[in-house]
Amino acid sequence: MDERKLAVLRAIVTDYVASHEPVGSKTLVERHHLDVSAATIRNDMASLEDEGYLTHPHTSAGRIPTDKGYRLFVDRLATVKPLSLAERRAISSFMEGVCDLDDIVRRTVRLLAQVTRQVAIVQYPVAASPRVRHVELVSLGPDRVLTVVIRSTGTVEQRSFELTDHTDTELAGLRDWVNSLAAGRTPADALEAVSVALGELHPAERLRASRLAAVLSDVLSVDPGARVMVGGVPNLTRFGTEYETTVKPVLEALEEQMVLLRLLGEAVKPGDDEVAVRIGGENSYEPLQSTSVVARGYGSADSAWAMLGVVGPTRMDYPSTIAAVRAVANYVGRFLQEG
Amino acid sequence: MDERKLAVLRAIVTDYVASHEPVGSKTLVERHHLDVSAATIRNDMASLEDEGYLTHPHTSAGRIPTDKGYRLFVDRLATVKPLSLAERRAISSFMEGVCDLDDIVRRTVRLLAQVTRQVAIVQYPVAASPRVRHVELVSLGPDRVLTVVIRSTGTVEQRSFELTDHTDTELAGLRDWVNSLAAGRTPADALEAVSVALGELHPAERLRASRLAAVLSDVLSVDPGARVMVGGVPNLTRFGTEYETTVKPVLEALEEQMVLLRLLGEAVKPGDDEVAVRIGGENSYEPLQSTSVVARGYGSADSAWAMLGVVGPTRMDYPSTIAAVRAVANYVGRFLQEG
DNA sequence: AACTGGCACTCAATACCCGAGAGTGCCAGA
DNA sequence: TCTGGCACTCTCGGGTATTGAGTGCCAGTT
Repeated sequence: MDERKLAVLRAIVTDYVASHEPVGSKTLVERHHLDVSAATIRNDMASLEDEGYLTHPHTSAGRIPTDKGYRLFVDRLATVKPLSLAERRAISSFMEGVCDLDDIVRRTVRLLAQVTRQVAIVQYPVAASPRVRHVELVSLGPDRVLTVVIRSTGTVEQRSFELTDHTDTELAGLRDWVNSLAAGRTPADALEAVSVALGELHPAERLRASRLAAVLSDVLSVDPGARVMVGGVPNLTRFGTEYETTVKPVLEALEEQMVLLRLLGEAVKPGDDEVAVRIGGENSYEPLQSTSVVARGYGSADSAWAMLGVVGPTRMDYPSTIAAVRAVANYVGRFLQEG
Repeated sequence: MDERKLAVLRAIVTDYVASHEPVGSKTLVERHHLDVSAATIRNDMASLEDEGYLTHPHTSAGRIPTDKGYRLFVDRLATVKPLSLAERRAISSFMEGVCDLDDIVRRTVRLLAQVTRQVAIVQYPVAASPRVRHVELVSLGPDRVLTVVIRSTGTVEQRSFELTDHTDTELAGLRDWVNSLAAGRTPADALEAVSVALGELHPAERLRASRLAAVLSDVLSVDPGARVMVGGVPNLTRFGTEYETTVKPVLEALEEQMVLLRLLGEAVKPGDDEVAVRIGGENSYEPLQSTSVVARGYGSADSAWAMLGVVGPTRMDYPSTIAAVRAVANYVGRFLQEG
């Protein structure tokens, strides 16, 4: 591909992203000091359009990039835009005084939304090989017991169940029994061990213990990473002019955790440390055909790993967004590893 | 106040809510079978406008209700609109297979958003007199300890802190020590007891125990009820025409938990079992001057109590919304009490 | 005193036209 | 291969006319 044609494409993308208006040959030669005439640029534009990188909304309007054009831009033309000092400072001071996991995710999503000025999505970190650390049983009344399961990753899950007329000593016995079986094991192993041990119990005890086993299997089968937090929704108001194509579909997608997880998941591959970009129609989720997703994994393979990213109109500032997503993912990842 | 004038106001409110267009005298007499002429209605309208219940956007446009008009409508004119069978069914089957508190709140917010077709807000239930039930300490590594605080209400809070070179026996000792002081007490009492006991400890132990005490005070000072869940945001897309006055401010408010809590809190008084309605300017939060909040408390004074509600444009269907909020609050309240 | 029909008036919304301007495609010539 | 020139297209903005829903007021009727 011609060197100058690439330069033209780059110029069109940057101009269009900045102005939201179709860009014509004349203004292009003026703004960027391309040392050729407008007519030459017109030829290049026509050729770029033939190849599918550009369109124009109507005859005698400037050109706008297609999804394919953005793709080429992102893959080969985008130069890294370093973050501003203020942004770097915001990122590195964002975790001061953080307390629990919820708080970490909340701050991350806020930070990401702030520096990208887009809608941010952060998946809760999920352990690479989560293990059961401890199971605690607490009496909530004469007939009700609260089960608290603590994972090696620090995530805590709770559920209550009925256990008529239990005593404190029975509860303590149950707790020791279940911990000796489950603690230190992976969820699958723990459930296996419990179900085996259940068979060896005295029938009188078995019935009551099986209640606990059922709850445990219930709790451990939900994937704690299958949750996301969303932030920066008000940033959508910047795109009021693209109500139907951007604001509405994004709001709808945000309501469905599953959609978001799939959206991130099909963009970023586990273990890959690069920022993934999905442009317009590359997203499988129908309503988001005119929005882009910029996402990355964060954390490390050995402790906890998850995804984060932003979603916005295809016409977004990819270099800045990519830089911001990378920086935030890096920072949070490092923060998680240090504890 | 004249009987007919009230009827006119009622007719205008219902028509305007349905059509979103200023309603004129002629169409009004046609649609509602008021047995007087349009001129008479015009007189009534002019008088209602003098008294501040109506405005018109410009001369020679129909009338629209003012905040004061809506207020009168809600207080004296609205007839209860019974829920449809489908709605009743949706409400009573919504909790099937529910597991934990998070799930209850999530389902409630979803349900509320669905039946009102507005943005729904549900506060996490908070105990009337919460007590500390149990404190659990779990080693996360040689230098790190996870504190899990379980409240009598079943809410669980976690936080980790550093405790260099601890042993399992030390942890067990600390756990017994803190539980003997805190368990069964209110947060304030528990913290008081711990700080007193701290002074009586051997100086060598005191330093390490004080780390735990600090974490405990940190955890217990956050109010677990100070959290809300939001849903039905896509319903905002119905109000695309009121972008600046409705969509944008609501999106911004939703981002701030504190704003939402204050919004609900100043509408509904604890213990009151009626649906509270805040119309337009009655809300203290500036940007929401042209939206209304319909809220109610749910739960019971003796177990757990919190607020839920919806926010939408002042031009909303108050009778339906009020009925829906009441029904959902009733149902969830009953559900919580039964366990 | 309350209601009605009639009439003049207002004003947003719609449609329409026209000119300006930005942009294109193409072609002949450097 | 690039350039200048030229005819053509189409949007956008402004101005004007028209429409029509709706009001306010008044004189007349019940």
